[in-house]
Amino acid sequence: MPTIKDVARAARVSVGTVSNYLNGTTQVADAKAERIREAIDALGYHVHLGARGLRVGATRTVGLVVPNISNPFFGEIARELEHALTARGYQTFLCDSSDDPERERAYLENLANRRVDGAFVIHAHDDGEPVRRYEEAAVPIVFVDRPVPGRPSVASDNYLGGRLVAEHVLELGHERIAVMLGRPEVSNVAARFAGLRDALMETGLDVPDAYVLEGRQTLEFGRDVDRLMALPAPPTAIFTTNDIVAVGAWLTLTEHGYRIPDDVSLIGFDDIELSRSIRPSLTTVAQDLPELARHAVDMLLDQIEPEAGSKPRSTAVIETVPIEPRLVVRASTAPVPRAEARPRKAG
Amino acid sequence: MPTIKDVARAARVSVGTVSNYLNGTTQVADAKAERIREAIDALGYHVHLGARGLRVGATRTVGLVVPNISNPFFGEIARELEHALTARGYQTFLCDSSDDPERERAYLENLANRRVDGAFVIHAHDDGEPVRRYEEAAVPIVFVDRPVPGRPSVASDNYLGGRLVAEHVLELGHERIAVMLGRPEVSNVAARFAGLRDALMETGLDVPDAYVLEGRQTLEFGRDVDRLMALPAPPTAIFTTNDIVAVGAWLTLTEHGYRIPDDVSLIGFDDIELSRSIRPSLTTVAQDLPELARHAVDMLLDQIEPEAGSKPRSTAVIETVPIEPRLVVRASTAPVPRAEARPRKAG
DNA sequence: TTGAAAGCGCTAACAC
DNA sequence: GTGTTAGCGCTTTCAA
Repeated sequence: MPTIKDVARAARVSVGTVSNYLNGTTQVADAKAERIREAIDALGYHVHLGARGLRVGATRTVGLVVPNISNPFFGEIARELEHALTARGYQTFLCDSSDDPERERAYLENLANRRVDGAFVIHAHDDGEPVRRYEEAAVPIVFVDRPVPGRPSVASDNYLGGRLVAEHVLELGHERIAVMLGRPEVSNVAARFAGLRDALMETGLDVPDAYVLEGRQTLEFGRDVDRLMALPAPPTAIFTTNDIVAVGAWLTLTEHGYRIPDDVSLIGFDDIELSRSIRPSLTTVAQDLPELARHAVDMLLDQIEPEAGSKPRSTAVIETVPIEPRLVVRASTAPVPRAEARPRKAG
Repeated sequence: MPTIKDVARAARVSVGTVSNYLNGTTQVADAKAERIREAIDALGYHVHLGARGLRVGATRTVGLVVPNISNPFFGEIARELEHALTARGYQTFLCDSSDDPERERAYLENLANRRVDGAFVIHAHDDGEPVRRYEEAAVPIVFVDRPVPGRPSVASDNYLGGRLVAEHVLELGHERIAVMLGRPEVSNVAARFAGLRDALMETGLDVPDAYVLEGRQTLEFGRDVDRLMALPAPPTAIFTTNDIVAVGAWLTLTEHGYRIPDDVSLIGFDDIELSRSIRPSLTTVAQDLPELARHAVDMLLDQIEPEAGSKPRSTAVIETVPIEPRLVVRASTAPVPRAEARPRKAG
C-alpha cells in the first residue's frame, strides 16, 4: 500500500507539500498539484485515516451501543444515526450489548481503547444504578431513546405521548381504559404510562390495578390481552406501550372474535411498519426518529468539535432533549358504543 | 490520557518493558510487573489501539456493509456477525448502504482508508455487473447472504430451500402452486424459485406464468395475493420467497375470508419471529443465521490471520459456502382437499 | 530480562 | 509556496 512518501517521491515534491495539497492547508503551485494528482492515481494512494488520527488526536469515529440491533426500532435509530454521522465525516462502531450491562461495559472500554471521539448509548436495562458505569467512561456519551437523568440525552417526550393517548380516548368517551406495559421498569415505558394516568386523573378517572398488565416488549405478551377481556367489566380501550405488544393483542382479539374498534379500541406506541398494515390499522403514537437522530448527532458533535461554529446551543447545562411525538389516528379507535353492551365473543 | 510512557516513568522501567508486560512478549521480573500493574491502575491507563494498529500493520477492525439495518433480517445477521467478531477481538464498523451501489462504493472506500482488516458485504442490488466495483477494493471481502459468483461468499442454500418447499407441497398433493417473488432480480430469490420449479418439473408439474407474481420484499406486495385467488383456477398452495410477503398475503387472505390451510396453503421463507405468532402459524424455510455468521467470520479471519492455526480449510479455491436451510412445518399447510371444491369467500 | 532507539503514516510548526 | 523535521503511542529489533 502506497504511503504519502511514495506519492511525494513520484511527484518530486516533499511529503509536507502532498499533505498540504491533500488537506488544503496551503496553496500549492498548479504544476506541483497536477503532478501530485497524477502520482496519487498512478499509485492508487489512499490516505491512512488511522495514522492521521494518531497525529491529530481525533479519530473521527464514534461508538454506537444498542441493546439489540435486530429489533427494527433500534435498527431504525441506528440507521438514522449512522447516516447523519457519515454525512459529517464520522464512522460508526456497532456494539450490540444484548441488553446486558456487563457486555455494555466491555464495549465502552473497547471504544475508549479505540479512542473514539464519542459514543451514542441506548443503555442496557439495569436493576442497580445504571449511571454508575458511565462515570469512568473516558468518552463523551449521548444517551439515546432511554435517557439517563443528569446526562446528555435525547429521547421522545414519552410522557407527552402518554397524554396524547389519554386525550384521544377521553375525547371518544372511554372510561374503562386498560394498559399493557412492556417492560415497565424501562424509564420511557414508565413515562408513557405516567402521562396517560396523569391526564386521566385530571378528569377524575383512574386506571385500577386490575386494568394494568405488565410483561415484556413482545408480541407474545400482547396475547395476554384476553386476561383483560375476561374481567367482569372489561375495558373499552386498551393502550399498549409498544406497537409490537399491540399487534399481539390484535392477533388474539381478532382470533377470539372481538371486533376492533367496535368492541374495544386499541392504541399502540412507536408506529412500526406493521401498524399501518393490519386491519383495522392501528392508532398509535409516532416517534420522530430522524429528528431524534439529528438532535443526538448535533449534541454529540457540539461536544466533540470545539469550534464555536454557529450558536453555542450546548450551554453548561446537561439535559434531556425531548423530541415531540405525534398521535396517529387510524382505524383501531372509535367512540365508546352508546349502548355500552358488554363485548362478547362472536362466531 | 496517560500513555505507555507515563506508565513506564511511574513504574521506573522502560516503555519496552511495559509493552512486553502488556503483550506477554517476554517474561518480566515479578517486582517490575507488580510496579507496572500498580502504575497502570493508578494512572487509569488504557492501551491506544489505533497506535498499536499503526505499528503492527493491522487494525483488528472490520467493516460490515448492509442494505438496511432496520430490516430485522439484516439486523439479525449483523448481530450474529458482530458478536462472533467481538469474541475474536475485532471491532465492527457499521455501514448502511440503503441498497444503493454508489453509497456502498463510498463506504468501501472509507473502510479501505481506515485500513480495516476485512469486510463483510451484503451487496446492494445492481442492474449492471455488481462484481466490478469490488475489483478495486483493497480489502479482503466476504459476501454474505447475497453471494457473488467467483468471490468468497457465504449464503443459505436457497436453491435447496426452494426444493424443500416443493417436496413438501408435492407430498401434500398440491398441483396448482403459485409463487410470489419479492425482488426476483436478487439472486437468492431467483434461486429459491429455481429450486421450487426444478423439483416441480421433475414430477411433470410446472408453474404457469399466471401463477407467478413479482414485486418487492414488502408486506404490501403480499397483499396482491388476491390477484392469484381471483384466477379462474386459483392455486391451492402459495409460496412466497420471503416471510414478510407471506404475512401480507396472510392478512389479505384472512380479511377476505379464505381459510388457511383449508382453502389454500401458504409457505414463506426466512422464519422471522412473526411467522410463529400468526394463526395459523406459518410453514416456512428457516435459515441458520448463527451458522451462517460463524462460517462467514471463519472465512474472513482465515484470510486475514495468516497463521496456519488448525486445518487450512481455505484452499486457493474461492467459492460460495452454502448453509443448509431447514423446512419448518407449521399450521399454514395441509393436504389439498380431496373434493377439490373451488375455494370461495366466506363471511 | 531489560533499555535504547527506530519507525509505522501522517500533520504541523518552522525556516527558507 | 515549499522542504525539513519532530512526534502522535505503540511494538520490535538489537545490544547489553
